[in-house]
Amino acid sequence: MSAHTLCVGAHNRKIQTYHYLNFLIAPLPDLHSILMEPKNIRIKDIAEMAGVSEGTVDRVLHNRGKVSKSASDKVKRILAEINYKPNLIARTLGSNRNYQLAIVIPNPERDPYWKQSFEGIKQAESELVQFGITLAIDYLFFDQHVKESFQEMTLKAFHSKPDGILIAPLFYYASMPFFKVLKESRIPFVQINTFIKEAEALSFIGQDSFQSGKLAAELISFGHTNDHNFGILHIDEDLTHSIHLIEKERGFKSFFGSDNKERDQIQTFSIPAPDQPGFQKQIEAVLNTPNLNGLYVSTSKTYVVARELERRRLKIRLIGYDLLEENLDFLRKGYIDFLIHQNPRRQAKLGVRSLANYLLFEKIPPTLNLFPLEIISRNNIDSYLN
Amino acid sequence: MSAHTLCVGAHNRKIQTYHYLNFLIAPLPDLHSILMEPKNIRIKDIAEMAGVSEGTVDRVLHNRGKVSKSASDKVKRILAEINYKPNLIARTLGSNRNYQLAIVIPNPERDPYWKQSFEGIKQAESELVQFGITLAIDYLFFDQHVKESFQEMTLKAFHSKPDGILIAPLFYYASMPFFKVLKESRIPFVQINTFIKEAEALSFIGQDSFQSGKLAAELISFGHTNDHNFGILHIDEDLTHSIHLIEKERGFKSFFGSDNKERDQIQTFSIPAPDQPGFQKQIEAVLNTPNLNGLYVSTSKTYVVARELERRRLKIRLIGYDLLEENLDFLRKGYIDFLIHQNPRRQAKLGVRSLANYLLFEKIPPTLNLFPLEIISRNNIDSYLN
DNA sequence: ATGAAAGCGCTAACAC
DNA sequence: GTGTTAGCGCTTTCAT
Repeated sequence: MSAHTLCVGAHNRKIQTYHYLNFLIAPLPDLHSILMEPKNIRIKDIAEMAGVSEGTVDRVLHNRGKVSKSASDKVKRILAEINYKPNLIARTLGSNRNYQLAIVIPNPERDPYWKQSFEGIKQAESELVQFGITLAIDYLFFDQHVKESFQEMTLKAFHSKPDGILIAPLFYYASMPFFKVLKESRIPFVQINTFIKEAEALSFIGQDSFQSGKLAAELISFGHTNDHNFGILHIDEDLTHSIHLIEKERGFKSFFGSDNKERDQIQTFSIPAPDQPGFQKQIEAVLNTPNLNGLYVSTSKTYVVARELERRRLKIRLIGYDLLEENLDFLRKGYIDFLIHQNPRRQAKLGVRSLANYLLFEKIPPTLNLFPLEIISRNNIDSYLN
Repeated sequence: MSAHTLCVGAHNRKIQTYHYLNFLIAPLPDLHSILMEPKNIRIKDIAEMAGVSEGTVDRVLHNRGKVSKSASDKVKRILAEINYKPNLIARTLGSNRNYQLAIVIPNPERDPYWKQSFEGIKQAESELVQFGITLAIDYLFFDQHVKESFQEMTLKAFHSKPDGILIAPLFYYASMPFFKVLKESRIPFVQINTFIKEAEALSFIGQDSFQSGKLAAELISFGHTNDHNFGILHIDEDLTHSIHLIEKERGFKSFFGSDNKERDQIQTFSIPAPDQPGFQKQIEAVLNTPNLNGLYVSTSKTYVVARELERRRLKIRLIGYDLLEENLDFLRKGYIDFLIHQNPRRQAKLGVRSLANYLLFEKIPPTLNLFPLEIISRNNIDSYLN
């Protein structure tokens, strides 16, 4: 006589409710009589099994040395057998160590994109504090257009002798010697945003720029049955050291590469920031490209183009990056068709978490943590802003 | 004499490297002399400040009663002043309580979508175990097509007397009495997947179905300059109790609602599962709809349509849900244009985490946790599969 | 090289 | 009502 049979045929609310009440007063069948708790093994247990003290087990676990071969062997064998899982909570409580982190990113005050990264770091920090983990975080902000300021900050970061570093290595060549030094002094670091393979970072967190460009190409040409005449536009960027922008461009072009070459025309433009002399003339020239069907802006400065389109009441496909306030406006108005979300906030948050987990729990993060390429349109934007 | 000035003008790698070495042997400027550690306040400190014992403070913190008004007042005032943040890690270590959870979801063995949910739960569980938190989880799987089996499982869940419940309330009417009982017995529960407002759950985790339908409409018609002749297709679903499918449908239609009524034609179809009699005839009829430009499948069974399209070498816009293996194939081949990702894995994972945080840390989750409506296409799919 | 013991901050049982 | 105290599992220091 199971609940099932009882319920069959009871198809209206009244009767169902009655059933519930029925069960409330009925004796409760104990469905959990056999709980089979595996009772987690503690260091103490291992010590007992090996006939040594807790201290010795701990020394073996952490390779702190000062253990005789025989003792070490005994412990290690047991460890292998039982698949010991340390209680991480007890671990952090026990070791009252404080860790120093250094964060090297562009100044969040000067760029909304990096503002979001900064917020992500703050978020991760307060999360950790909640759990009783206190990291002393040192912020080194550089000017993303001045290589020397980047270099200065890497130096400062290094000299603060941190236990770990989170860095956005926007300057390729200026980064390499820093990474080399970090490697030598065995300071773990996580890189976000810009992927530098040779860095041999503990972890890279960001997106696949090539694929990102390819995705932009798919979106810009989706449903386009006529000619493919598109432009890729870099705004206020020095391409010589920005590998990830070059990658985006490559990806974008690769999408059109294979077939229908005769009908595809992809052009690259590079223009200064809107407050720079020459901007107006150059954006004018770009927008006046004959038969231009769409533009792909390689950074979050997409709104710059949207603004010009609006001013001219011009409608072409426009694809760009990131959920900045300025971009959202134009996305809603229809001047931007799609944004690809790079999620700087989550990148940074995860970066800090990775470092914390590594330092506190010896948990090794994935070498490559590629974020999803999130497509944002007018109708899912709100679901992203939660 | 800052690092900055030293570096200016040093524009090639050699010299940069030299700089680093230079600094390595130079005396290290201590940038962290004033660390200003706020030294987190402990219960012990509060006890001292209030001139009471730790026990009393604890009783006040947790409303355990047995505290004189005067003592309680003193403690409360101090608490308010200093903005006490308990050390959550110490908390879990200290209270060695074990919590019982009950999970009520469709059988993961019979549906790949729910398989992913199940995996999310497992993931959350193992994460928690890692941290020394052991939840005893009770799985109650029901048949998503049989209301009675759902009812049976809710009863079982209730009788296991859990500390919290995670439930996918697929059956609207059958859910209500259960929620009522849960409310009466003050058992907190989190609902995933299907939103039932009246449930008054601790938290709902899922997507905005209406908006999801609207997004599908945007995607299905994007770049379509000609007629809008689209169909919405429910496969193997009993709409009478599936509010969220009805919502999707409403959202989809609402997108076309306002303007250009004369050129838009939106039809609704409902067909049985592919292994049911009548399927072939009915899908045939759907695909033979004159001038059909696209189909929107309301569930993860999108591949069913894609398969039929492939068989007929037919290409129309196809939008559907979720990253099932079957769907991915057709997305890559181009028979599916976009998938909207509902992320069942993350929904479930977060559900368990919410319950755990609530029970262990008294952390109240958001009443409404609406997930982003993730758009998946051929070119970002890999970034989602990581 | 090894073991004993004192914490880490909080909980909960137990005297008074 | 209130204070004291013994844990929770691990780290770390200090004798030995």
